[in-house]
Amino acid sequence: MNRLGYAYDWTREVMTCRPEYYRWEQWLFTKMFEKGLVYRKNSVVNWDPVDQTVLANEQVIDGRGWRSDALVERREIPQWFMKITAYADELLDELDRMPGWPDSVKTMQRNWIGRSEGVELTFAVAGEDEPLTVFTTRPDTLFGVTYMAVAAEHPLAVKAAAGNAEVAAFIEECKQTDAAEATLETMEKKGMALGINVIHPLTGEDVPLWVANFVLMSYGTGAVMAVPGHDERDWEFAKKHGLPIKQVIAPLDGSEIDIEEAVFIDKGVTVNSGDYDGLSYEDAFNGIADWFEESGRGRRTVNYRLRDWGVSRQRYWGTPIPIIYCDDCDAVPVPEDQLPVVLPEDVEFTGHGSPLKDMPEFVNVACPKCGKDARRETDTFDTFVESSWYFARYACPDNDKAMLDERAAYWTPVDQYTGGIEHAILHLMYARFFQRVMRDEGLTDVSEPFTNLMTQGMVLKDGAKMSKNKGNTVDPQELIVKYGADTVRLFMMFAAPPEQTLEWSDDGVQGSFRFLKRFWNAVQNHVDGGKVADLDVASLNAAQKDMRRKTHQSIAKISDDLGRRATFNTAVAASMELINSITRFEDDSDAGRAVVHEGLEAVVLMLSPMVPHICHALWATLGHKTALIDVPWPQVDESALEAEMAEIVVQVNGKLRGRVSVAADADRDAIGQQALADPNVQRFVEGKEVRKIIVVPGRLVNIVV
RNA sequence: GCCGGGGUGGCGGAACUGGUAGACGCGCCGGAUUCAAAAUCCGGUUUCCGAAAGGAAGUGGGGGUUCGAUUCCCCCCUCCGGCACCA
Repeated sequence: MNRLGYAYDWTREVMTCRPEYYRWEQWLFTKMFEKGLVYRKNSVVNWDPVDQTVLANEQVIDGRGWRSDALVERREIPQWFMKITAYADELLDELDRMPGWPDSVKTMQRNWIGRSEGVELTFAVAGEDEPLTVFTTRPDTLFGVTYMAVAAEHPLAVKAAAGNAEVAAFIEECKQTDAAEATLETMEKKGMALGINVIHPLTGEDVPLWVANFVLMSYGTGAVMAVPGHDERDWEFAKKHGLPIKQVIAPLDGSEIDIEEAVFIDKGVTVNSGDYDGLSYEDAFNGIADWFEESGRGRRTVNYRLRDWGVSRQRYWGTPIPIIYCDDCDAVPVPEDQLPVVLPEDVEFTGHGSPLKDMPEFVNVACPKCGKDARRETDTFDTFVESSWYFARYACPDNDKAMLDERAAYWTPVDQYTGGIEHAILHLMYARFFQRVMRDEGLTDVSEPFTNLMTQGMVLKDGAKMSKNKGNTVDPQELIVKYGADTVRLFMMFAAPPEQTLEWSDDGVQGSFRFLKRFWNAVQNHVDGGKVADLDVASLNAAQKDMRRKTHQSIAKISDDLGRRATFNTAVAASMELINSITRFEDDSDAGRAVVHEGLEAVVLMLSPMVPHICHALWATLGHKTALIDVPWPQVDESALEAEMAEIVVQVNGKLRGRVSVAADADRDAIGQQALADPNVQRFVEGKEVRKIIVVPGRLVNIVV
């Protein structure tokens, strides 16, 4: 990376696997514990029953373990969570004030947080003391509820299974799947009646309760009310299982619909809804919500799709979670003076679970509170924890007294953050969350970690993602030896805009090399011509003016491409065009050479961010004593952009039929008349009635006949 | 399934605010230079018709709005990223 000329400051290097680094996230975790920002609850993992280990979603292939080939089960185990949901509104609202982030990423994050306003409703369950609570954003469809469904892990389902072998078998079947959302959303929707009835709170009717594989314990309350007439998934499920479908919403335009033929999910006007008939969505929503609130059976509430961040991993490689379990004191955070909890490295791998569990010297520890024998947590942190704050630590990597110090106040937020689009949600959401946790701990005043975000594309080689896994990487060292660092840099900038995937091409690298040689020769040949006279703008001939216009148009375009658009590929293309124009411009006069000199200086300066080594040398070649890096960016001379004539395209009925050269200050009528006079245009206008002439000054004329 | 982003010559890509589709580069073809080759330079290169002038078609597919659509709207196909334990 040094040979490529990247100016990384290696004195700021951090290594997230070192205790000097991870002790601070252990410390922050204990602070979060004190504030109630972390908690432990049961949650689902992929369990490989043969290898006796927890698998990542990626390690589950078609529902089987990648090594054992065993059918994976969902299993619930206690895990630590960070309360990112406590910041849901802030994380959502701030997106509106982040102009430096791409809209696509902000949209993805908004959808991910998924704020929705709705109502929590309780339904009495026949024969049970505890009512069933569901969340809905469509209380206006309440009269259309024809069944309810709970998750396989829901207490009501578990209870029903105890007395019903079929239900028990179905619940077991539901667990035979991995925990990935994509799997749950695409698998066949299955369900079974539990033989339990729920009482509809408004009609008093019995509603059957089902258990269904698409209802998740971890979402909301683990129970849903089903309105098959007005919800796509409920409709399909009802059709499949012969459940009744009831229309309770009618289209606003008064048209008739057949709810048995097609689901109707739009908001409309209520029908078949008892006292709440004939109401708009808002009125029905409020009327029903009020009734529930007044009767104490429900409340308006805000629901988020965003779930708390599960940080426990049942793996050895990672930062130990700084918790000690004591029979008397429960979970106790490791006191600050006992941090860091260092991951032991003299371990034996058994192939079954984390080796930390088999290390009494690690596990057995005195309770920090009462001193009794206690046990250390053997789970480690999700590695996303490490990547959620490293950028701030760059400011003060050497501080062994604090997580961040006053240097972070100077350097953060990060001005420009670059990463792959695959990080659009998880990493970038966790980092935004962590930044706020650090802020609320008094470590920083900064809320948003990254002011400007660039999401770069992948590099492909032969159509496949370039990666060590696939063994299709390109060795930059080899290319640097063969062509020099500037050629490699130029190709990477030129091949595609940064946010797009880049197709590696050896021929393309060769082409960049050729261009740099032409660039070099153009400057050298010019300098070989001897001394250059001062540029006298007033005395230029037409061709010299044209050349000079090209220079200043290029300065305008390249400055904009680099500064505003960040399209480095088009900036390189424009530089190539300028060099091509200069090379073709053969004029050895004093004025001609002065114009060329100006153009070459501009392009040397403007290519320097991309090919710094060559440009540094060429700047000296052009006769400058000052180092290029200390020279200001070239400025556009607006007067150079003015042209006396403009080429205008002429269309007839929108089809290109000719071009005319018109005076730059010609009025619309004159331009139109000149367009009409063009011989080829005449061929298409002749004998037809001209209905309209559209003139776009400086661009085109369209004659409608 | 849901969310986000793509699909333009043989290839990478350009066209920024609805106004010349294919800039720039690669590749290929022809020429110059050379004993020859490499390198370099010059010219050509969307497809089809035509000697040319010029014409027709054309931006994943279908429809629409407009004088004019790669660009805006609707429907569809397809590829890529993400879907909370790959990071």
